[in-house]
Amino acid sequence: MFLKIVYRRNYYIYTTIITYSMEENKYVTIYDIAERLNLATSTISRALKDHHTISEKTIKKVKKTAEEMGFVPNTLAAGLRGNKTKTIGVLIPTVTQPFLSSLISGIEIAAQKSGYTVIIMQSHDSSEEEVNMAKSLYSNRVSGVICSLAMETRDTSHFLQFSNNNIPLVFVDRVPKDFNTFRVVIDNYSAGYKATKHLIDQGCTRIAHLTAGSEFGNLYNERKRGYTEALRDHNLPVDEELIVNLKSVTYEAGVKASNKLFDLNPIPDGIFAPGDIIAVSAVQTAKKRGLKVPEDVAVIGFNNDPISEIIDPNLSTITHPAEKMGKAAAEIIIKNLKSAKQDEVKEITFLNTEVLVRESSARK
Amino acid sequence: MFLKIVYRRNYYIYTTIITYSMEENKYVTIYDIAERLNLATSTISRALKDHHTISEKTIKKVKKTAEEMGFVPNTLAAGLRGNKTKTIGVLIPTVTQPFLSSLISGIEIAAQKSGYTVIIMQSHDSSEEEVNMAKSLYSNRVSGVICSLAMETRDTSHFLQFSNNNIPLVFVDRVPKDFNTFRVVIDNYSAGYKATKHLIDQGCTRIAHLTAGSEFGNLYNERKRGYTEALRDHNLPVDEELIVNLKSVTYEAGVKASNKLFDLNPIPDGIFAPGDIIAVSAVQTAKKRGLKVPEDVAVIGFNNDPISEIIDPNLSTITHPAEKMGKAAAEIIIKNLKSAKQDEVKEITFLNTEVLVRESSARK
DNA sequence: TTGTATGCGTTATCAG
DNA sequence: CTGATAACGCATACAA
Repeated sequence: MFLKIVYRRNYYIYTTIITYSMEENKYVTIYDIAERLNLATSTISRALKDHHTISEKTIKKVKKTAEEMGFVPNTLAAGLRGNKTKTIGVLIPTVTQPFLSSLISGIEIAAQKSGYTVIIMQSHDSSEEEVNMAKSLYSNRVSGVICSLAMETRDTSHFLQFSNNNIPLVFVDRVPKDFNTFRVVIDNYSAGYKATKHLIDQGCTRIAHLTAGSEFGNLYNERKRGYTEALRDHNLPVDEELIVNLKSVTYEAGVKASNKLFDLNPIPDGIFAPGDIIAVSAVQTAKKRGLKVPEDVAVIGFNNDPISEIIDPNLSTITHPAEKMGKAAAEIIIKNLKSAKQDEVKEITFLNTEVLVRESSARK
Repeated sequence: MFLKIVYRRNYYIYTTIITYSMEENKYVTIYDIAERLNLATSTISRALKDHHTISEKTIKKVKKTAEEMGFVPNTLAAGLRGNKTKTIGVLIPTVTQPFLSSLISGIEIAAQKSGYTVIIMQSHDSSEEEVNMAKSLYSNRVSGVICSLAMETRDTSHFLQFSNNNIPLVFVDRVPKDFNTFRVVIDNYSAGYKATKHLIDQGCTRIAHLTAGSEFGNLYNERKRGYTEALRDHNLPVDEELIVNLKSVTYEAGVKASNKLFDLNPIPDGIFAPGDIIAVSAVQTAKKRGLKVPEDVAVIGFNNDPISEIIDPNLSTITHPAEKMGKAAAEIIIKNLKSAKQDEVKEITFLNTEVLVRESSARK
């Protein structure tokens, strides 16, 4: 047993060397390693990061000891000190929607590759919660934020705290109308156009459209615009009674709207739904009423959710590159974190969609 | 313009009062508030927390100014200082599985009620990732951890860092065999028994069982044990050729296993699948082979996933109180964080399951 | 009721 | 190549 001197903060303590014990109910710090190796904390810190000014030998020794002692860096301290956390905050309506879980998956893949941690928060489509979680992300000093807006959100001023502080902010899919920041979206207009055109190509002439959302979110409006343009381009009338607005994007709302359509005379011979759950509700309502899909009514959905392959008949749909969008969003953040100043012109990334033809719309 | 003295750390700075500007590209701290109000930082800190030693008037003034200046507490600093972060780490295989997204939902509800933040990490059923993310959670100094093990995980020593440091750890659903900590589970044995008995009650006498998982995870084994016990109790033989082991819980694996069963002569007249995706694959495989469900073969799944209501015929299943389990898990953590020392006897919380009879098994 | 001083664990800067 | 020291923002023991 011998004595050694350990420097810690601005005073010295004399202490005896003890064997490190696994029982120790305490976090191991770089002080502990420094003490053990008779080195300065700064040396430890640098060695652990493979700093070039530290000798190979020391690096090896420090790493070995750190491992032995069960050292795990305190990201709070590092974050506080360096004012950066290598954390990406993700603020989305819910994780239960297949599109959004795929989005997360993509974000995580890109984040992990660059050593970033992802923290996910759900707004449950409530503006109030969204405001709180945005504050919480800010409070946690995330390096960047990826967000898909809550359905009810109109005022987006709670995102100013990020842009005002140079924290990269990327909106995905449900993006605000007028916020000068990055956005990753699909071309909803052309997707709506493609879906409608596909039904027209199948011989449908009386095509209904279920739509949703407030005037604020332009996502559904864009799909609707694609729908009406496609009709016009093919000399089909735009019949207001064939356009039904849903209050929410749920199965129940879809059933209600479908019944409304099937009560018409004549019924529509094609339905373009802006989501697979809605499309599924339309298919099942049709079947329940003795209508044949696609013979009596062809149906196409949106998103390519897992259920689209389960339902009988299999659902035609529009593929949405969710995972790619997630990757793209994360990469924008990481890239902009590296370059000191952010791009003045905020880029908009458009990703491709495709018509995926399955049984529910294959009439020929 | 007049001068004031601001105390900061152990030196004093003379500064002029300037109007707070929204353009300021900087985080607002309690120092800034202190400076503005000519108060000590400690007073600000306490006022923001409604400390009883601070006067009503000061509290009001401080809060108002904080609001005006756009102050958001730095959780990193608070966490570092207080050695607690009010954060619950959730480590699960994936967020895309309906059971797990419901679990998250429950965790979030309970966490939010007590002012906790939830951080979610996905192991993607890989042990290696699980080890890394566990370290990352530890590194982030989470207050507690909720985990559902990756399918491949056998060695659970990476969770010792939590239990050794008095960080409450709750395993949910996929729990390890021999780790002395909290666990929230359903009674898989009795659920398996109930499911099998239900098929027997429908008149099935040749009941097959699809099972999965390694010997390590006892979840599927327990369901299987319930299955065999139910058969025995009703004087039905346990036929090894009717028990098929899946490599993974995927649709494809389910199709393969189902085909194996339908190649038998005679085919089974009932199938108990340990998950709805597997059950769906069995139903669809049966239909594809011209078999009628439930007349030729009755099927019951597990979990009550959304697809169980989409497929035709609707799937009978076992309800799994996922959200409740999440809430329970989060509450255990919060409770144990409050009481200084953790319960010596780690509690096991069992939650109820029920047979949900739908078309796929209703023969009478 | 408010103020002073210091540490939490890390890293960057400067000095050997 | 290594060491000493300050600072990040907050909370708390102690002082007044």
